[in-house]
Amino acid sequence: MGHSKAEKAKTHQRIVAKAAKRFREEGLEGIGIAELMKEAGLTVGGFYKHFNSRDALVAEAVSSAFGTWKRQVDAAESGGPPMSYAKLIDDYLNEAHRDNPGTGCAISALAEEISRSDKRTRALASEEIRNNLQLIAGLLPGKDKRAARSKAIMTYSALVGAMSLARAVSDEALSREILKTVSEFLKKSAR
Amino acid sequence: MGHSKAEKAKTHQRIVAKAAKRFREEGLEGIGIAELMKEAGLTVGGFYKHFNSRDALVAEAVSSAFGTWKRQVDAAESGGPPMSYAKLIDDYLNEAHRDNPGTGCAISALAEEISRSDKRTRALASEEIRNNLQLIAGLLPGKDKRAARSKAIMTYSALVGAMSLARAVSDEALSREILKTVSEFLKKSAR
DNA sequence: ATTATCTATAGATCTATAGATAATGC
DNA sequence: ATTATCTATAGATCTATAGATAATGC
Repeated sequence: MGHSKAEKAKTHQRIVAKAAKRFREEGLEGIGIAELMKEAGLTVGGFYKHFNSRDALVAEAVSSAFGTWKRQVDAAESGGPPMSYAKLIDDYLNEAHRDNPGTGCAISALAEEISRSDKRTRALASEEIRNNLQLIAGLLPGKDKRAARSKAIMTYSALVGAMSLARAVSDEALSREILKTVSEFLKKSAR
Repeated sequence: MGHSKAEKAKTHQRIVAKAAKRFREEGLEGIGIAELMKEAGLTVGGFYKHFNSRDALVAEAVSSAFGTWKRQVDAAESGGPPMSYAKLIDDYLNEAHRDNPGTGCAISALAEEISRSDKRTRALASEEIRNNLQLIAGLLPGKDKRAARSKAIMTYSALVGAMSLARAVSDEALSREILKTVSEFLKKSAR
């Protein structure tokens, strides 16, 4: 048993990180507290010393899953060339992302469940979507800010929708066709 | 108690129709058998004379929710002018559809849960998506079939993604901006 | 006689809490 | 003394089944 305050904070983050992954994989109600705690190397009884309720964990986990994109972009840029629109598209619309929702975009993994969540969680989603729209708009050339915002909204919608469709179908060829077509279409129309 | 075979068939359809609506509203696990049966004017005990399991109902209800679009298009065309690409976009990307998932597109309401469902349900989704892509492609002008298919995939992705984003955000202005921007963008680029 | 539906409930979860145990930290 | 975690369990679901009841249909 680890009991120090520092260890408790680490444990807390471990639970949140595991939940952020598993919720994206199984849905917000696809995994219970007992199993989550077990995966974090703990037992169910300790849960409520960390969170007031299951919903409190959901909110924290969703919040933690958000910002993934921005962090990835920042990390990539700090060690190399600046992010480009084409690279952003490629990083999103690929089979690895499709097959690993647990580490990917929380919006495409959870949008429908978020839309049924409480206002607090949806406010977090609004913030995330707003941030990502600005991130995309910043990668688009030209000085017309309104045009860039429109294109960013169109791009984000197409990315999220294409990923949803590609994950929903059981036909691998159709799934790949969706990813590839939308990817090429977006990159072509950005030129 | 109604007991005839004809009434049983009607009752069966009533349960499926109610489930198709409620699953789109609450998610595939958001409503239980007892409440569904109650809404259909029945009690929980009769359920298993209609379905082998809850999953069997889910598959039937999802299947029933599919094809909504095609039926609407057929109905609209039978009593008026042929459907146009612009009208299809308007019928999809509006606030009424956003606020009433229970009677709307089953893909945008359930894509994420479907992607976690069994192969049979995902095969149904593949068929639905394939059908809808053909429906959209058929509304696009020009003789280049490959270009029409690409544009149909892009359109369908943008529609589903825009609806997901518009439903996820709590900010009404942002939600409307997403619907309007994608709607205008698609219609403009189809000319 | 068969069967569509009903009431009642068994058995399996799942969230949340109670009380014990073993560390930290004053 | 405080508290982070543990084991155990209460209470609330939810799916599925058992057996009774009241219609249909031969």
